[in-house]
Amino acid sequence: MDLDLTLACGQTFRWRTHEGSWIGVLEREVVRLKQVERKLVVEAKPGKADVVALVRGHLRAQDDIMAIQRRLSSDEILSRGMRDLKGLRIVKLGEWEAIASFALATYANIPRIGKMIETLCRSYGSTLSGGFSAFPTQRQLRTASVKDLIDCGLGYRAKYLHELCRLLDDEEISNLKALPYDELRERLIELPGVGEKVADCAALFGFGKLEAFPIDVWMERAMARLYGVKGNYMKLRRFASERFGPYAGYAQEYLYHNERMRARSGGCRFSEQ
DNA sequence: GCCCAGGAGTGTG
DNA sequence: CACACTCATGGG
Repeated sequence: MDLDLTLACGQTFRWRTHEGSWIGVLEREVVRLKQVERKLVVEAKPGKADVVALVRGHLRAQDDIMAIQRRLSSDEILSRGMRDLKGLRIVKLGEWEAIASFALATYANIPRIGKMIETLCRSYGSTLSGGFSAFPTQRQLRTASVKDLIDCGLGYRAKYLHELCRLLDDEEISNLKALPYDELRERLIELPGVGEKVADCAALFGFGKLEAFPIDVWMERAMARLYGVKGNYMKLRRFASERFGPYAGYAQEYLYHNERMRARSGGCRFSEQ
């Protein structure tokens, strides 16, 4: 497992590097993670919470990653694309945090998404030790007006979050957690500010549905370039489902990061000429 | 200054 | 169904 690869790349927006380790918040715990050789060192303030269990859950330690990678390696193209990404893991976020975060993630780049979310956490989330903040609950966000949320830098996304935190109480989230992927997806898409792509991100990163296959502009490029597949969301999703099966979500992460890395290194070479 | 970003909603042909 | 347009803004 590679922490840098896993935490720095757009499935989660709250982790920050500091002096060679990663600091973030899981539920209401401030956690520091550091990779030492093949071990993962977890630091947190002593307390009641089982922080190691939180970390294991967040990094999906229960996944049989070898079996998943073996299954996906049967695809020649993907096998090559994931060669340098073996340490990448899909993370498990809180359901509400995932829905809210990816509803804010539309038409914005990753640094900006992180900034929006950080501002929200500091403004409306519970204060934790060391000046960190928890992700705000729906109840906490209900105290914010649309203008308040605009002032957090959300732009046109403010009205969506304003509605979402009222629509999704804990009971509704609990109901959603009980649904299989297809039904969950349909229900999520009914929410304001949640289309196909945001629904798939929430399903994959928030509800742990590994068969979900979110498609953004990077994934469109990757699938056109590597597989020659173009078309609407439904067509691309069907292709992925048939090709990658129950682990399409992992395939998506490998393709997504591969495409972004390629764009970055390509840009460097170009500017050197 | 310019381009684009882990899109969605709405209206039109 | 397929497009076209708008939304609001900051990072690179």
